[in-house]
Amino acid sequence: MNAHDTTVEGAAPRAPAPAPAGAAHEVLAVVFQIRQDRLSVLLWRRARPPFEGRWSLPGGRLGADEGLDDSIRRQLAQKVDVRDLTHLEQLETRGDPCRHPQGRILATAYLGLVPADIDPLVPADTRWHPASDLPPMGFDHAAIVHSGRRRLRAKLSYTNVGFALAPPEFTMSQLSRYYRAALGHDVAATNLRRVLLRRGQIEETGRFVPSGRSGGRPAALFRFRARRLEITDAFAVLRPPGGA
Amino acid sequence: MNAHDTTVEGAAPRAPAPAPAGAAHEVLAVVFQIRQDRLSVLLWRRARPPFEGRWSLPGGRLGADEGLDDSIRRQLAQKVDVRDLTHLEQLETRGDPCRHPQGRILATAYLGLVPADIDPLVPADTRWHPASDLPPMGFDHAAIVHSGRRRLRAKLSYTNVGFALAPPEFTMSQLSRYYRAALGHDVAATNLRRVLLRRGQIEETGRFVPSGRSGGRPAALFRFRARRLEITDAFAVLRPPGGA
DNA sequence: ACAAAAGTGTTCTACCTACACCCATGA
DNA sequence: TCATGGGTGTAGGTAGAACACTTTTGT
Repeated sequence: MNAHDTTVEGAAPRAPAPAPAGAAHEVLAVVFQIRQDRLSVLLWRRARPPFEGRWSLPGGRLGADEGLDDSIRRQLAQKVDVRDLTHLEQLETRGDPCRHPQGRILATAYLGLVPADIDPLVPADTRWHPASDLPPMGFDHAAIVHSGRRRLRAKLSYTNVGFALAPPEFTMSQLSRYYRAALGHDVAATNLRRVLLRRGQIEETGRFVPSGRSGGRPAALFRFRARRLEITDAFAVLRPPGGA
Repeated sequence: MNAHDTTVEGAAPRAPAPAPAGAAHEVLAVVFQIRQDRLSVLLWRRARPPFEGRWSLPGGRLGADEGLDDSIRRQLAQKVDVRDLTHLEQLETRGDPCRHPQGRILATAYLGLVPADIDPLVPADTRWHPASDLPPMGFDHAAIVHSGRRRLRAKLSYTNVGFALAPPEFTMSQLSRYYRAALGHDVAATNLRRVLLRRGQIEETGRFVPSGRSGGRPAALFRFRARRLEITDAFAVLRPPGGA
């Protein structure tokens, strides 16, 4: 404890007594993946009250001697193969005393991303839901999903987070579909290619994908140059078409 | 608790036992103010171990039935007059089990801003320090100050946070000095004026400040149009001079 | 009149969007 | 050879940095 606490709290008669042993703490994750061209979140269906039958974010209690990052990684390893999480970052902590009907539980939420090419085995009571069409959710979890969505959208325009959504190699039209799903508006593959190349986010692999039965020129395969988050443009990009 | 927890943790023998009553939790604040053209943080000098004699962020234990925002506001009211906090937002939560030598204490940090025109009465063991020249600090607090600095810098370019640093009315040369202090590089008053006007962040009050003894044209007084955070440009601005 | 500080006008450049056009392939 | 999808070239727009120039004051 800070040595000042006693001084200060002694001088403030309205300071509430701290809970002697502290508050319960849980970690939650908004795990996104692009599935069938839609941004999807991994949710659990609650089998028991409170909020029985509603959906909630995966996560659980923080271990007694566990770091926050370690904890969410551990808990997700039971839902999603840990090697498949290409990105994980802290989102926000919620501490409203009323957020949980069974007493005071603080929650630290994370944003996790899974690349589009894999399909983690998840338990039966767990499902991917489109982020734009959430089922009825318990607690404040729907609001947390929205925070995650906003964060992802913002970071797509000034960082290389795309690497975490895309498979190791991809064509530009695939990538533009991922961006469309995450951003919620059309992204022209033509310009996306130039923007990401100029910023040094992606590079050509030299390989190509043969055209399908309907013909067409073979598509070049690209990859992201870095596999961890980098801020490539402290500034702007990718506004919705029509300047809206 | 989430109904899934028992299921999942039962299936994971390596899950650490949660602390029965939860972990201790504190709230901290990085409070910035521009003083004499330097970005400064409010710090406490620790009178007792651990980290005796080093400096730390103001804050303290979370009350048993207190929200996180409420808690930091309450605790700051004992350091800084609460009406003077023009902006407050959550920064990050740190939960490394080793961050506190006296046991596991989670900390949720906030970023708070005080406008340049006021001078809150702070206790004797509390001082403003230049953010670019921090004294020896305890715990992980120096790292938290850096997070706050990064956040402030970023938000200055795509939101109207300036309102929280500036007094209610200001001249453009004053404002450009605030921006310079916060961003760490020169900001031309001429262009700043146009950028902020175009974005609708500021407006003229119609009043003027008479020139000083050394002459010069009287300066127009401006104000921010909004007094709470708004994202005025999802994209870019204010890169350092020379394109660096 | 001259220095000082504020404000305006103008140019230059970077970056992005949109769109027309060209290229490589399958049937 | 034509439909299909990928890739290139280019024109137009927007925004901001830099800087010269004008305006308004004090001495």
